[in-house]
This record gives sequence, C-alpha cells and structure tokens, in this order.
Amino acid sequence: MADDDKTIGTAEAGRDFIREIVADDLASGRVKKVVTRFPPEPNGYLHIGHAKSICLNFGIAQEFGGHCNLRFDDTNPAKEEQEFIDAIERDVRWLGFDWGTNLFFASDYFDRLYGWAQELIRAGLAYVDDQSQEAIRVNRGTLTEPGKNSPFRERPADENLDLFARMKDGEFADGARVLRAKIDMASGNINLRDPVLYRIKHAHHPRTGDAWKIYPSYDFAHGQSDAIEGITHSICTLEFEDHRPLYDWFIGHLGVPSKPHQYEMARLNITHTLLSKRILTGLVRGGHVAGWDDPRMPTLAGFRRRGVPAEAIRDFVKRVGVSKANSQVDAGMFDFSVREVLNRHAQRRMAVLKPLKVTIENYPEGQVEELDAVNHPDDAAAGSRKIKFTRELYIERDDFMEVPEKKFFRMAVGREVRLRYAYFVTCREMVKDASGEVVELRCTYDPASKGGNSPDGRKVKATIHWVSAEHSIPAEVRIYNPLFNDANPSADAETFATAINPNSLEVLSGARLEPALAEAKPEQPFQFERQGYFCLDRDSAPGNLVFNRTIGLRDTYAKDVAKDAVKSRAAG
RNA sequence: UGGGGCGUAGCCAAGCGGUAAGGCAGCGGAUUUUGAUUCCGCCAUUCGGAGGUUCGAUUCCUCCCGCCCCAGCCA
Repeated sequence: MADDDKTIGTAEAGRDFIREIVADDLASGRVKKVVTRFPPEPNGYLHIGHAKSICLNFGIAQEFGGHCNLRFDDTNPAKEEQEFIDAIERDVRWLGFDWGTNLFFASDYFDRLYGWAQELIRAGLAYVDDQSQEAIRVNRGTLTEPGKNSPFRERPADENLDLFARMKDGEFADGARVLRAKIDMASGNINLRDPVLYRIKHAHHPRTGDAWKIYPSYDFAHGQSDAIEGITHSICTLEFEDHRPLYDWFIGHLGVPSKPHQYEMARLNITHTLLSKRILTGLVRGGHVAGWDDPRMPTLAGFRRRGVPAEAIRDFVKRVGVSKANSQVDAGMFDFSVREVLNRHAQRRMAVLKPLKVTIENYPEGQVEELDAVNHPDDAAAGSRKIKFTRELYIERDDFMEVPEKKFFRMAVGREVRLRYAYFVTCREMVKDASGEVVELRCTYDPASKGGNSPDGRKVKATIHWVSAEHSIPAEVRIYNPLFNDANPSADAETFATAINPNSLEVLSGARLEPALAEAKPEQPFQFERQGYFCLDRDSAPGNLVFNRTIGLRDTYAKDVAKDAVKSRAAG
C-alpha cells in the first residue's frame, strides 16, 4: 500500500458518514474490532465502481485496525464462472489490497443456510410455494396495491420440510417450487412480501459442482454470510436500502453467531461511462470491445492494460468521497488523478506519433552526436540518457503549419524553434509531393546553440520534440477516446450499443520512438514529451512494438483553438 | 396514488444552532528547454422553494417542489 494512502479516513483526509459510524461504534464499545467485507458476485470483471467499494471496505479495515474479507457472493451458478473468480482476485491485489487468509465464498455456507431455512420452516416462518413464477409475480401486487397470500402459505411445517428436502434432492424441475419467507404480503416494502429464499436450479456451480439443486437467494445468503464471518459493518449501495428490513428480519429470527448491520452509500457514476455489469458484459459479448481488459473499458483490467496506475484509481476514489447523494462525477476528475500520479512516476522519452521528415542542410552527412536528456525534470535521481542527433530527423506533423494561425508558435517556414536538448533550427523551405502534401522540411541549425541555448541569449517561442530518422524505432501507437460521446449515455441494455463512439480507438501505425523505448516493460509508464503518458501494450512484441496512450497531457493550446473555433462559429 | 432515499457552485463534497472547508473544472498572473509540471490569486451575501421556531437556521419544525431506487425464482 502506498504511503500517501495512509491518510485516508484521518482528520486531514476528511471523514465520510460511514467512517463516522465506524468510529462511533468503536468509541462506544458497540464494536470491539471492525470487520468489513468486499462481496463481489463472480459474474464479470471488476470495474471502477467496485474500486470505490474495495477502497472503502479495505480502507476502513486498515484505518481502524480491523480486517476485510474477500467474499464471493456465488449464489447464482447460472451466471458465475471460475474465470471471474480468478480475475477478481487478481484485480483486488493489483489495486493494492490484501485479504490475507480471509477468502470466503457464500457457497461455503450452503449447508448452514439450508439449516437456517429449515429453522424458519419449523418456526412457521417459511413455506414451500407451488405457484408458478407468473402467479407469484401477479400475487405480489404492485407498488400501490397489496399482494395476495399464496394458497400454499399455510402449508404445515412437516409438509414444507419434506417438500424442501425433495427440492434439494433434485426431485423437481427448475421453477416448480420455491421456498418463501412468511412475512407480509401487504407490506409497503415489496421485499417483505414473502421473498423467495430458495429456488431450484439444476446448474453446475463453479465451486460446489452438482452437489446442490437449490440455491439461496441474495437476500437469504448475504446477511447470514455476514453474520457467520462476524462482519460488523456491511456496506452496500443505495439500491439495497429497501432490503435492510429484510436483512434485519433474518438476523433477528435466526440463531446467527453475530449481528451485523448494513449501511448504504451511493454508487459511483462517471460521465461518458457506463458502469453496470449488464452493459459491460454486453460490450464484451457484442464484440464492441476486444475483451474485458480492452483499454477502453472502465474495468480494473482495462485500466491496468491501458497504463492507469492503481494508485491513480485509489486517489480518484478518495477525491470522490462517500455519500448518499446520487451523483455523476466528471470524467475530468479521473483524468486529473491519472495525470497527477503519472507525472510523478513516468520517465520522459521522445516519440513522434505522426512523423514529418526534417533535413538539417548544414549538418554534416553521417555525423552523429550524443546529447543528454533528463529522465525526469523534477527528479534528479531518475538520471539521464543519451539521445542521438543526426542530419535527418522526424518531428511531429502537428508541430508544423504551412500557414500558421495567430496563436501557433511552433515550426513554420522562416521560423526558428528549439529541438529539445539539441539545437535551434530554422525552417528554410518545405517540400511537397505531387498531391501537394508537405513531405519534408529543409532546415538549418545553429551549431552554437548545442544543448538548446544560444550564447547570444536569443529566445525562441517553441521547443519541440524529435527523433533521429536513422536511430529511431518504429511502433504502433493506440489512442483511446471515450466509449460514449454522450456525457450521460443511456444505460438501456437494448439500445446502449447505438451510443457507442465509433472513434473510440485510433491506431497510429507509423510512430517513431527513441530507441530506449525498446526496453519498456509492461505497465511501466512513460511520458512521451509534450504528448501524454504511454505504456507498452500486451500485444507488443520485440520488433513490433505497440504502445497505448493512457492519457494525453493537458493541452491548453488545443483547448484554446477549439474555444476560438466555437466563438467564430457563433459569430459567423 | 405505496414504501425507501437524496437535493450545498458547472461537477464531486465538508458542514451536526454562531454567520458557507477542500478538490475537479474555469478565469487571471509568475516560473518553465514539455503550450506539461509547479506556484500565486479569483471563483456560493447563500445552501431546492415557502412559511415557522430562535437573538441567530445550511443545520430544528411544517408544507411544497424536484430527482433516484423497489413489483427477478439477478446481485
């Protein structure tokens, strides 16, 4: 765990209402040692919304001297897979948290849960219902009308016990019967209208295999699992607020080993981003992205592959805070955290994404000079490296303008600029091909400006990056844009696909990198000077390098140009 | 028209009866061999609205308005 995260939850970092409750419970002695849990269902990959929950649950445990369990809520075998279990463990670790030996599965508790269900039946608080799924739905009533009691509601305990055992033994088909709690079909809270405790599913479970033909529902499993593990603070999202009375009902009516409490917080929403497993699964299954770890995905695996450091995710989540207000965080806030962390850790390199050839006419052919380039401007300990300067170079196409606009002060014919770490160069002329496209710049350099400063104190308005044509290495660079252009895309499972940004991936196949980049390791962040942060993609191979742009640098010039364009459009 | 929540700046978010923290964005300016970074300054006379209680209300009360969640044998 990074040092700078240790302040979460302290007075300096601010406290949220949940930490407030934990602190009070500890102070009053209601709780001796705090125990939390992160309870994912292994039906998909973890996304940044889960990161909020992970940081909260593990964070609270760390800050208050307790522990946090990783518990898989694997009560629905139809949706769950071992692949997801493995991925979730990997991602939680990557995020920087350690559950030690506290790894659990709700499926570990199936026997106990079954026993508790029998306990409820014997107490006359649960019954086997033979109604069809359709009949159950109809008889549940509506939001404004009470439900109707099931005709099987008063079935004697012995009969219920027998039927329940036969459900377990696999005697009945899926959906033939369910076990329901006997609570109140007229409750204003629909969760209390005789909720389903067990359903029949002849499905293969990733952990229990074919041992079970019935599976407990979330409501029947969650609170009791918390109780078994001695969870003191069971934190979930707002949509479960209505389930709390039911959670408490089970805890109150069953002989459970502890009395956990549930607390709810708002889930994380981010502009231009959809964070529901339904949608993310649809993106993957529909082939709209290359997989769960596609760098455009808001999954932890996607961010990792894209080059977002775990520390940035933790930092972001800390900045967002915890509250009960439904909100949507500006994606720019996430970008800020990513840049903040990357700026501190990424070594600088030079790379030209869209090369334009430059020939220094007065530089001797065949001559090679080695120049010093620092690895990090704010960290001398990062050292420096040598870069090679030659007669033929590449600069960024965007750093040259044939007809420079007012605010553009980079290269143009007749202008002098600095090549970073090298020399002042002046563009003498441009060379065009038959189609009129500029294909080369003919320049001269000032030998006295070696290293980037002129002894006569002459200033230039721009410093641009470059690579040696001969010594640079080719690479593919992938630029990612938001998966959704709309700040608040429709989360409708049927139509979300129409909102997908067709330009979410841009591939630049002709990039030229300084040779040191051939040594890049996976997940190692680099700043390509003046452009952004990049990292090696796992598709990369020696001789066939592929880099991902994690995020661009802030670009006030581009922003300014865009703003002016809007202004002139409005004016004209 | 049932039940449960939530409304503080463009976006998050503190605030817990004593006179609106902080961050992101934005806007100025300084430094800069990255139009980056860093630094400095500005940015809510007002807390969804209306009443009421109080010397004093974002905080307490009443009514109203708006938004979110719930009718899976999903979690």
